[in-house]
Amino acid sequence: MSRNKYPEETVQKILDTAHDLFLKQGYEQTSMQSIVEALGLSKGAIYHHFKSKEELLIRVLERDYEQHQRTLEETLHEPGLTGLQKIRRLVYASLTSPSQREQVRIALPVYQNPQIAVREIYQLIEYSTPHLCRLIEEGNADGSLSVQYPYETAETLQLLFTLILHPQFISFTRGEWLRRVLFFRELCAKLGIPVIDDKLLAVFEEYFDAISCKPN
Amino acid sequence: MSRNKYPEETVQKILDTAHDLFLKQGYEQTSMQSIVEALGLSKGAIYHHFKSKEELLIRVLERDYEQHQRTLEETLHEPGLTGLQKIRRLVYASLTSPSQREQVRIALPVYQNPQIAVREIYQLIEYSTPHLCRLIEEGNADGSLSVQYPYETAETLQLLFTLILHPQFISFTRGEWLRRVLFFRELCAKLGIPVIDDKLLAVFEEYFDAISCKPN
DNA sequence: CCTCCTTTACAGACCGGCGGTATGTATAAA
DNA sequence: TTTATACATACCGCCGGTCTGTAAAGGAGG
Repeated sequence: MSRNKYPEETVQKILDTAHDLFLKQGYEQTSMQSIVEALGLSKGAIYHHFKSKEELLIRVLERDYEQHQRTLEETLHEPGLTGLQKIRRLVYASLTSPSQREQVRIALPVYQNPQIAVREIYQLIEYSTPHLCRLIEEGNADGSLSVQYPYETAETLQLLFTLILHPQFISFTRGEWLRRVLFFRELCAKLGIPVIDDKLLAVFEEYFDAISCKPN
Repeated sequence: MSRNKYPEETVQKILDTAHDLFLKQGYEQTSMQSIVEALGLSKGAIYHHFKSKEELLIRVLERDYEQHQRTLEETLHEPGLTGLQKIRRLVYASLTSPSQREQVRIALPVYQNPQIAVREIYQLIEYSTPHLCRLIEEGNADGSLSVQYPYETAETLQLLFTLILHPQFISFTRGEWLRRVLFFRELCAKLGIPVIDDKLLAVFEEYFDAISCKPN
């Protein structure tokens, strides 16, 4: 078979398959050959659309990120919210997003897939942190917040939040995780951003159970 | 040549060479063959002492860590210090250790060497955090500190401190870095551990200049 | 509508280099 | 003299990536 009329579908199929295998087996442990076989296509097909394995990884993560970003921005397009309220919505959306949950569930522990973990953290710092920073500044402007170092605060919270969001990174038991969430709540409050109210706290609990019910 | 009388020296030479190349070129980008050539020995020599490339990496990092740990513990074996004073000494020792500085200077940016970065973070959490946690509890006991979540606080500070210590990770300019240090100081204070006094702040500044004077 | 030609979307053989192994050998120790 | 150790070296399968081949899609001209 040759000369598909809709090559974009092929590209998406390649991205789907690669995404799946990268998260399940790890980036390094997934050979291009194995992607080809799971895909039912040939090596030439992939290398026609992607110039290297690394570009394939980057595109996979980019697509993920864009999707995630889109859902987050949707939750903010409601006028009349204060900066703090918007940040709360952001956290809530991150915790309840099904695709986010799915991804955390199937992803390998970080130390088994360092390439992907590090790239995700960089994407976080590069794209999400400025976004959160802007919300903090909004909050400072509308009076709902009073934060002295908006950017640095945003960066720190993003980082810690990401680590907490992924129980496979540092801790495993429910108790340890809850302690971390409580600590994180206090930390946020001390930094002048009391994001985690009681309602969000309940969502955190529910999140952990949803994530860890089907360990792989 | 065969049957060296002092094989331990060979092991150390292998570790030295691997350490050097891993940091300079990255783990993945360093082939066993290139280590062999830089070493002046043969592939058989390495695989006689190390069962895989990954074990070689682990041993390299372990040796680093043990050395680092030894120098840190030396600085604490002076009786009559409060918990807070011990923590200050720890930070000071980390900042002024020549081997630490050397390592940060020659190391590749994290995103170019994710395997090593992730393993270092894990070692941090596994070994250093409990250590710092104990010091915080000491401080709680002797009255120099009052921290509600000692372990989680230790973990957070370790993580942020490590990121700040490595300017190649997130920021580059001196100004950005100093802002982060100031923010970190406030964060520590708000968490109940005012580690960074004016003297330490000066050491931080000096550290940055020492690190970035010879970029590679 | 048919033909011709270019371009695109793959297929599949092939390549150098990688991590790792198997086997050989010289020497120190017993 | 024997055995165990500390290497050297030839070799292997697989990996990421390239090259070349090929068949179909799409446009241009009649």
